[in-house]
Amino acid sequence: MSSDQTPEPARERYNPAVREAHWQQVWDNRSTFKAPNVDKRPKCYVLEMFPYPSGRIHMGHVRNYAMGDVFARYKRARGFNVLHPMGWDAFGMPAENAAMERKSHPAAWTYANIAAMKKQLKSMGLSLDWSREFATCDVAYYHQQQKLFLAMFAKGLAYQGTGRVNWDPDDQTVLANEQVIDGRGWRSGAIVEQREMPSWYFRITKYADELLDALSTLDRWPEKVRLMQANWIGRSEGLLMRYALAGPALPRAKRWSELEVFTTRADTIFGGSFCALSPGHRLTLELAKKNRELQAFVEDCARVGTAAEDLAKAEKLGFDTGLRASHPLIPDVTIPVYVANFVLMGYGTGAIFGCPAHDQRDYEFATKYGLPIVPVVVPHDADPATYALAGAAYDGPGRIANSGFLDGLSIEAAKAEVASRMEALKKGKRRTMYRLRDWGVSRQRYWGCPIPIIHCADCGAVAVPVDQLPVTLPNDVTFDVPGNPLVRHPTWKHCTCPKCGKPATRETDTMDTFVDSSWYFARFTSNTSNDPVDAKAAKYWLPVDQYIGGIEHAILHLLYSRFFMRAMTATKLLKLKEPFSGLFTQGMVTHETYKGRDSQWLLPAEVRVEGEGDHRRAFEMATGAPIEIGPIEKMSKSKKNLVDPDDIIASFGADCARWFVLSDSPPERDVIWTEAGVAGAGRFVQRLWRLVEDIAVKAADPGATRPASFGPQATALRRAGHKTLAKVAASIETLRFNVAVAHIYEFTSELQSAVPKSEPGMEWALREAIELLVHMVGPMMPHLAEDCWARLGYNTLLADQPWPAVEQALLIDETITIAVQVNGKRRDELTIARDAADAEVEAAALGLAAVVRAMDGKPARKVIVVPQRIVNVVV
RNA sequence: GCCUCUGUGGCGGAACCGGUAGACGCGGCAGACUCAAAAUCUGUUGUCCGCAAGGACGUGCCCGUUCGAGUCGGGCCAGAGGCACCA
Repeated sequence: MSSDQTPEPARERYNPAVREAHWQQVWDNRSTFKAPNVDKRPKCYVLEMFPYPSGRIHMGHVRNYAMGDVFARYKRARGFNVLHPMGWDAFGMPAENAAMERKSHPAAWTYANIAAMKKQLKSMGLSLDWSREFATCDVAYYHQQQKLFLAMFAKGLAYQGTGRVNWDPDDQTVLANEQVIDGRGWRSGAIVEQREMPSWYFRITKYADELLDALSTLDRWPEKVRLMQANWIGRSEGLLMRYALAGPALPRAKRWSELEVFTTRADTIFGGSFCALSPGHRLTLELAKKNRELQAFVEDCARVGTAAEDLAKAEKLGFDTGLRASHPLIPDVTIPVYVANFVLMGYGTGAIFGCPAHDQRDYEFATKYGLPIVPVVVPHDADPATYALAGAAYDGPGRIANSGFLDGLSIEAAKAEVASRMEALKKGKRRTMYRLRDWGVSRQRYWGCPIPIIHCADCGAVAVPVDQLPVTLPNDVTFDVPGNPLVRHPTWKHCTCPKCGKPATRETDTMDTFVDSSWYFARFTSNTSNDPVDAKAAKYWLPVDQYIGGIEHAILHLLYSRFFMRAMTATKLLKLKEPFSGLFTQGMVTHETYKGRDSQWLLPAEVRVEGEGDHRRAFEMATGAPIEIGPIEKMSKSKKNLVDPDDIIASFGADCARWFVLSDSPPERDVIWTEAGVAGAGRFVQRLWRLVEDIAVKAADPGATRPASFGPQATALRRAGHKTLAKVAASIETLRFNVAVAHIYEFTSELQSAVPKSEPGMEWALREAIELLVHMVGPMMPHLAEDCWARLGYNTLLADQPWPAVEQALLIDETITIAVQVNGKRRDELTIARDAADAEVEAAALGLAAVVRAMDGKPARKVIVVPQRIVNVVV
């Protein structure tokens, strides 16, 4: 600052509260972000996972939508026709819970929440095409979903089957797996039962191979998510084979004469010392009819909950059926047949052969019941004659031993040999098994999409004719008693069979809400179509180019959506395999926690923090009482470590909130919300605004003629500007927003220090620089950027301006500074012409005083010159 | 148990293909402005030795490859996440 400057008048601070509302109105009025379905520009579909309308947005939403918005605005500036829609994942249990607790109707509760959250989202200044908005509970949406269901039903992709479900006996309903916590219903706390009951399924297993194999084509997905999906699908190659059964207890019917088991370790059959049936196996149930003890054992097994930890710790228990099994390849040997609690009904055939030496579970079981443990795979470095197990099963590599004709073979060769022989004998066949199960979509709930099926005593499950769709939810329902209101509604379920006209009943199950979210992104392309999707619009917009959301959906939602696109392709509704060509999973927003008296959690807004570092102390504002500062955790209602986006937007502005959540951490990692960080972002808002005002006075007019030449400082500013522009663009393209922010900060400082400088071309360079800066900030702080744009003398919208072009020549410096090392240690640096010859660089490097000193009089043995990078002198 | 990821100043984090480690932000320290404060601006800030010039050390630990390693390879340690009686 020059000392002769007269004191500046107090400046007006930038007022986000007023300005942000203004620009939101302007964008709205001009339909700036409306995306046409027919357009010459290349398309870009940017989507964030749509929210559940809980009533209020949280900081996780702010972070998610801020990221998507930066990308969408940037792509728009880059000349793309950008589709950036928003909607509501609106069916689900919370609305019914609210109905039970406060006697409101789920629809009223949901739509009120949507209105409130929409207002909040609007205050964020997102570049959304609101004309495409819908909620999945809109009749118009679930009408189309019912058509989809029927198309899948007709193709055999939706079917009714029986299967085990999680049944909450208090709430009288099925729960999703994720709603069962430690074996108890998350709401009622009742111990969840496993029940066999009719349920609707989607045949996702039909696509198991395809869903697995296509993962390799998703090169813009995080590796982590692809791995999780691959594990979930869980393909394993093995052998189905049949043991002959014998024994006095064996039922007479021919179907019980053989036991089919599945194994991935056919090489170890000679080590098999028992067979085991699942408690749910049909043979077990058949045997239990005549065996009370077995009956009791089966019941005991069923009582052990589904909680994963319980299972892992549970003791291996078995019940000897008295039957004997013999393997067709092993003459004269029979092994006992047990029912064992660790054999799953849902995988393979529900029966196994146990090889204790090479499977830890079997090892524990055999130890408990005194069964033989014979090693048949010997590690390569061990002697087969003396090899013994070290107190646990061995599942590593080795050679086959103690196995007759398999001895000496490798594991792989032995597997192949056994498979071939079993196939030749017609006693076995190679088979690929999957962990993936068909998707059970029935929910005994009111607030969901009704399954459009009519049950007729004569005709069975009959599709509701398309002209009778939609099957709408009745409004006059009660929630005063547990259970499904659709079942007890006096009239709703009663109807006539569309086939025979006799009295029939409607299906009262509704669909899992994950069905709703499996195709909503396709509906956004044509949200008023009379078909689920308009084929042309879907073809133009899909797949989603960039999808952004939380890692918690890595499997369920993302796998279901991949299945749905294949199902919709099979039913000729569209033609697409993969819904999301680019996926990004962002981290959570965290905050430290505060615990007051009586271990009550306190909101950050109720707490005052003093001091720094280790001396930080927190006090409850209302009482002044000291409070314990707890660990940093994901913002959650239970820990009350929540910061309300409304409060932040009201006091700092949406731009500040967006800037902060983008700036502090890499987007895939968790970001810690700190008051200091937000204040820092707020300072930058004001600083940028002051800078624009300063430069607006001093810089050249908009559109001024470019000077013929620039002084060195003006050139340096121009170089910095264009380099930053290139780096910011590259960072946004790769969603590295924190890096983009850092480059912008750095350039802002350079620009700020250039303002007082006076030089040929500086006024023009200043205008160019500030405009570049405003463009770069635009996607992140769109309101402030519009104001800056206007302040710089434009009456257009920045949102309509193209992204500035990088002047390539400015990215290349004439002189560069490179490091000079002696024996790999940096000793000095060298500033030299960019195109200097290696010999010239070497000579200059060897002449540096620090280099001479470090060489200590010794001759250079070797000098490595990496052009424009580094010089390393080896002595 | 299996699979995956992550480890860099006081803190969040940068670092293209192996080439000046610590950009940028937060915090700290010093200064300017002010009667004072706020706001703002400037400088400084990895550790150790040194008045300084300068030097030594430094990206979880150990080993290796290389003229050169935060980056590549091998072996550990720690933390986070996913799956979990899946035969």
